[in-house]
Amino acid sequence: MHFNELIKTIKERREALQVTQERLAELSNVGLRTLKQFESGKGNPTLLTLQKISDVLGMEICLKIKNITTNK
Amino acid sequence: MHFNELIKTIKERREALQVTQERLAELSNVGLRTLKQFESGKGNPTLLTLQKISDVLGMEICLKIKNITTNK
DNA sequence: CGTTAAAGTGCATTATATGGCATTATTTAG
DNA sequence: CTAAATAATGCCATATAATGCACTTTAACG
Repeated sequence: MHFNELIKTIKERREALQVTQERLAELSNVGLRTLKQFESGKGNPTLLTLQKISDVLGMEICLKIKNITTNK
Repeated sequence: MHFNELIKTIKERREALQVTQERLAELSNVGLRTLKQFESGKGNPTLLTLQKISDVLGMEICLKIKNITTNK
């Protein structure tokens, strides 16, 4: 997943759960400013920050082998 | 995946590919010091840094829904 | 043992993420 | 359109990630 996809995933998930940025910031203990920056694609969050956010949204970060034989 | 698992995954992958930290640092354009710090569990890398490293190792970062019904 | 390669660490500097606050823009209701 | 809620931004101080360099540690090998 590229940067933008990650952002999109987080944002969509947040909206699906009907949580505002403000609320998510509180729940995850991430500054509102930081969260906003991230969601608007202007940040380069720390792994810890991303994890805190993902966590609250019921998601987790993982690493997977890229599919080399990218058939399209 | 927790922090330590991520680190472990990266490290194992690197070793499986028989690449030294030094070489990986060059290939990924991440400072050697940064890579070392990360692998020895002392850092809190930036998403970009993690991505650069993962990329060279043929891996990608992804977000997935946590399994709530964690049957054990 | 000494040698060598790879990994880990201390220190200092620079770049940048974090986060608060105020302000502006955008979206959503009424 | 107006008002209220939510999101985006600029400014700015502080914390810390990124990085280089030198040095130490560890592991493998003769």
